[in-house]
Amino acid sequence: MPELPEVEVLCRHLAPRLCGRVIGDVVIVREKVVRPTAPADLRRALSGATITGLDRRGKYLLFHLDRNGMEQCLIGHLGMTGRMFLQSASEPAPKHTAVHFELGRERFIYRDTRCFGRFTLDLSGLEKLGPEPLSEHFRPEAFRDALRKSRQPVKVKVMDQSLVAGVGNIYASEALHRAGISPRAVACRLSSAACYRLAAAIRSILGEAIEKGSGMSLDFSGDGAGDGFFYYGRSESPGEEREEGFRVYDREGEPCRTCEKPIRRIVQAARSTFYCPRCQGAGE
DNA sequence: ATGGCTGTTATCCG
DNA sequence: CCGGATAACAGCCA
Repeated sequence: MPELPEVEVLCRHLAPRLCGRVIGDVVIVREKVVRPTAPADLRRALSGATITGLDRRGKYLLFHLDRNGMEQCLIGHLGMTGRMFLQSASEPAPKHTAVHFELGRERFIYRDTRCFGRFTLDLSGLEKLGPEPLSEHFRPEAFRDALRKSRQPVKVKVMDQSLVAGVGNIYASEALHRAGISPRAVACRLSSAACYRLAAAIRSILGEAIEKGSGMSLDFSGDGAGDGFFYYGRSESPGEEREEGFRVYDREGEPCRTCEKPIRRIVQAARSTFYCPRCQGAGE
């Protein structure tokens, strides 16, 4: 569930369940997710610590800890297939659990089938992050100036975490569609107006996704393809209206919801991009 | 069933 | 510095 909205919804879900609780035994199953922190160090830092708060920054989850007055921060990143959730301590940890720890009669699970994620005391990942798109720190003028410096396709720049934090492959396509900008447009050649439209579209797309995700009952432990897209996930009330879903992402060949033209798929920086050839400009 | 795809990012090249 | 390619990995799908 990796992009900003998913992490935000997860953060809101976990915060009231974790805050104030004391961490018991810590088990690190997949050591590579703890890199570059030594697993023994992580265990030592967590065991007996109180979780005092939870935060999100970009796609990172921040766990604020207090151990005998010593404050520390643990960060988690879900990579592509990470999941974090609570279960009963009497159940065995599920397959692909990377790290788990006890919280009284519950157990916190971080599961990650591909182990692209991280669970670490190393905060260096945060330093490279650009502004939070939903905060005042995200300034359209600065965003435009950053785009002007690059000759890469704008889609690739929107996913650049140092430019704006938290936008991944799905919402990059969605935001460009909303802004009416071709994903192949060269970043430095966009007009100021286009950059501002894009900044606004990023904000609104992410904000709406959070809203949508917060309103659903979710299965945070869910597995399998498509489950990470929580707003699509199962767990909708039975029967009734189907969610509208994405405007372009994963809709190759299907009609654009605005103009009916078939959505196209291209590959940029080795990732799929989806766009409408009519709504998003004839070409570059 | 075999090969191509997948939500991320660090790193290595030219 | 910039930008492209690849690797890390397991599972799903056609």
